Amino acid sequence: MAADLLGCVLVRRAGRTLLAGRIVEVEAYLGTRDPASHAFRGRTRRNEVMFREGGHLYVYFTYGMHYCANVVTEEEGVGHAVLLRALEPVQGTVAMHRRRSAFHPRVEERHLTDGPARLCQAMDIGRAENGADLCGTTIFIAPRPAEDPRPTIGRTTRIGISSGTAHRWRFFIKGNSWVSRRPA
DNA sequence: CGACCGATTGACT
DNA sequence: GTCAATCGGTCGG
Repeated sequence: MAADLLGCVLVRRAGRTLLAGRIVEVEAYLGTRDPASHAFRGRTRRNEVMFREGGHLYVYFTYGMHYCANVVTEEEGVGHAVLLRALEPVQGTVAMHRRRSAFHPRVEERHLTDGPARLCQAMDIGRAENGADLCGTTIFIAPRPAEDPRPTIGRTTRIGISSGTAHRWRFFIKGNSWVSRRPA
């Protein structure tokens, strides 16, 4: 399930720099039975990756300027994915800050990776990463480090959607300061 | 083809 | 708290 990703570490190899962040906030989007999901109306060119076998990265472009990244989770043809909403920087924070600064002046440290589009900027995830194989070596997800405590998980409705608002499919690590914000 | 709008963000009152 | 930015996807005519 989506909450199982909490505490895992997203690793990104960009050239010589290694970027990594602990996943602290996610949302589940459940395909054709979820009106908030891009997959609700079936498979199209845009959402095609969502319907692939689990283990692929679905990256979409929105609001004319932002990218957001999802982990595809089910078997071929299903269309479920988990949106990565916030990371806690673990490795490569200087490079993350540099990438964020290239887009906006005066990036505060606390806003490095605390949002779905912000983390894509920081982790250098864009159109080229749509469909990436997470079993590869350039972007992948490592299990929760053994020395990390099992996270205490909070749960709310999802953020920024106008349908499917009743479902509490947003999950986050309670007390973690990198969680993006509270739902409306 | 035109209109509408979005799984967001940063700037500003 | 409010609001504009900015453009591809989707849908109606």
